[in-house]
Amino acid sequence: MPRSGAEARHRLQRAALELYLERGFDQTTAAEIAARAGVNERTFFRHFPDKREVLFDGEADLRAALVRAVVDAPAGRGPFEVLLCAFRKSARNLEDNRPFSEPRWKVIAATPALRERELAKHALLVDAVAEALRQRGVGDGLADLAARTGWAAYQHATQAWVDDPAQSLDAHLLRAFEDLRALSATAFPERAQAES
Amino acid sequence: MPRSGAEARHRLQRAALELYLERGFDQTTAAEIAARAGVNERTFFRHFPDKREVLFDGEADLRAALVRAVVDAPAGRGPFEVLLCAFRKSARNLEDNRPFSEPRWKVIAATPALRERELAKHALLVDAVAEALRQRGVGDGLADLAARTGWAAYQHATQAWVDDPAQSLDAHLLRAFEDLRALSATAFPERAQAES
DNA sequence: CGCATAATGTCAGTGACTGGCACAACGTGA
DNA sequence: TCACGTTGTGCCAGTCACTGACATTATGCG
Repeated sequence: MPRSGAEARHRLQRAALELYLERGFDQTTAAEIAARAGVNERTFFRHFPDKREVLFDGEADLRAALVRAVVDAPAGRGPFEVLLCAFRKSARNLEDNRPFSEPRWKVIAATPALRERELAKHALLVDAVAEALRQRGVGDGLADLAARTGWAAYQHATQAWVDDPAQSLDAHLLRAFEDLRALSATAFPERAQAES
Repeated sequence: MPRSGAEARHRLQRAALELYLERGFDQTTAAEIAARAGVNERTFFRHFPDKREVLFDGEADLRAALVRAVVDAPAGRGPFEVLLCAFRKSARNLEDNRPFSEPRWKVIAATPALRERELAKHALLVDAVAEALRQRGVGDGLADLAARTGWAAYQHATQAWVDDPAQSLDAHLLRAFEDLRALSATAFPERAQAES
């Protein structure tokens, strides 16, 4: 019954997350996921290229949203201001959907193979953000540098938030960019010519 | 002939790199690698946990070297100055060993699965660098932030170097940290409170 | 030379993933 | 209403990464 296609896909995602939580990623077979979703194992691999990808379906949307946030950010601001703007917007969605996406984080954090895949997705994200910055007129080299370092600060903030949920993610984010500015203020590459 | 163990290991690494270059990573089976190395397929998986890991054997040494460079950096300098110092030292080794490690880069760049693994190794590296900074007395939060963003700048520099080998990696590195400082100088989180 | 030990060979098995082919459930137009 | 192309699916065989268990061989040592 090829009713909708999207239905089976969604059932597979739910089933996979459930099983990854119950038995762990490595102890879950694709056949088990398919069985719980009520479809054939082959159907699973028709919807997702592999066992990991089933947890990263929303990644493209997140990337698109972030790119849009960067492009739509108010004009006349520096790259970091633009990124902070976009990240804060993204962080708001993150905080709102926390109860929904927290089990997903748990599974990913507990599974090396899934963390690898997550890092790969983040690399795509950084590239997309850099491209968005270029679209705003930021120079080639600066766009890449800003995207990479800005994302690093964002990742630091989210990690700090997980470790200390007492403060809001937004607060952690602001502090991260403040701290980054303070750190950079003390770096003088010229003087470092006389290295150790 | 279990002669040395390390010999077979080295032959496996050479054979793997050769085959990955000739046929591509996905078109190379573990059995083929083992055959070219003159050992059994099972022996391959005794030396390396999987097909990807065979290319990342030196990663632990690189990490150790970087940590040592951070710990041994001259006292009385800010985190970014320390990192720049350590990265420049690491970059020198990178430039010297370029002809040897370039084929490895080619294979990794051409294979998504290998890039994923590389990103995972980099994450370990960042954690180790952050720990080294903490050992120098840098505060918990700042150490992580500095390690992440500093590494991001380093990665940007290496990429810029690959795209433009006319300038030295060292020059790219210095420019990256200069640019990062300039970028940060224009970021004022307080004003960003009034977001888009 | 006998013996413990470490490295390897051999074999069977699980599970991720793929290609090919047949079949069923739609939508569409005649 | 019926042929028909499209799409999603089931089924099957096959490759290959990786693993556990056990037998075998080389190596160093007394």
